[in-house]
Amino acid sequence: MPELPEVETVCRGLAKALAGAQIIHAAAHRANLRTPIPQNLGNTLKNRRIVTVTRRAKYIQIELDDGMTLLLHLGMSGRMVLLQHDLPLTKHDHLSFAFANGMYARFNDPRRFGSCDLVPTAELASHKSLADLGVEPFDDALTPSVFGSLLQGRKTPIKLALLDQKLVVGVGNIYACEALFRAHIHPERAAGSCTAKEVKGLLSAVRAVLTEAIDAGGSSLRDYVQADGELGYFQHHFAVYGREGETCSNSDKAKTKHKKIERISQGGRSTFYCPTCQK
DNA sequence: CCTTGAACCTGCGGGC
DNA sequence: TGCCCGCAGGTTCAAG
Repeated sequence: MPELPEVETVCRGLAKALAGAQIIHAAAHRANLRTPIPQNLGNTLKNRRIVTVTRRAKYIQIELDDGMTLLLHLGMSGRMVLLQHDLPLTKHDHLSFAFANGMYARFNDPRRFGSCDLVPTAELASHKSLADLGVEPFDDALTPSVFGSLLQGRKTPIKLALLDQKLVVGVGNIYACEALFRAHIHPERAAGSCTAKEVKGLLSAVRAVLTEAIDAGGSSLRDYVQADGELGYFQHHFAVYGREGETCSNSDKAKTKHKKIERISQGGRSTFYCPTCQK
């Protein structure tokens, strides 16, 4: 499920609730997620304090006070749940934590596409999962010119280029669709065919849709524990995603007849777009 | 090197 | 009601 905005919101919620907190109990309740869960997880985490909680791409990095970092990925269906009471484990709770400040946390992931690893903090950047990641979308180094050079010469569809975490990280299927809609770019266009003006507009659109989603999540984080304890999931309005057959929101002000939003498959994933707006 | 497709796994909703 | 199908917000690996 989660793309960059959801992961960012989870990180902020965890940081707010758990920065400085001491882990008094941690346990894994199965041997594997997408990758094996470290066998010594419970013993390694016991009595450690959380120093920082940060995000890299769609990964959550929980830095501990002994030079180790707990690296989590939520996959498609992963959630972090914060509790103020030690409730019984529920189905698909794979990791559980108890903290000295009275909080409890659960990593819940029905499909188990998520992952969990313990990494020396000094070696984080070279970890297998992080080493080949591209640039953060909000990194100042990612200028329109740099973005253009990443896309240049690629004949892969621009939608798939946006999903490629080796180029720019954090964008997933929803926000790729939304950004292309906003930039008026057809998802099947060859990545390298975008003009400098289109590249600039697309970068702005990517940043805008991510920012708005983060803000929507942040606004639900007034308290770090929501009613259901879930972090990072919030209602958000999508212009095209999941709206196959609906009338595009731009059709009101359009002079000519507007086609309906279409769904196609690219790289095995659904793409939603407006054939009238996106060229 | 690049691109494509399948694989990993569970749950849900729609059609019959 | 039950069954079967397709679909789901991610990543990785093999094959062309």
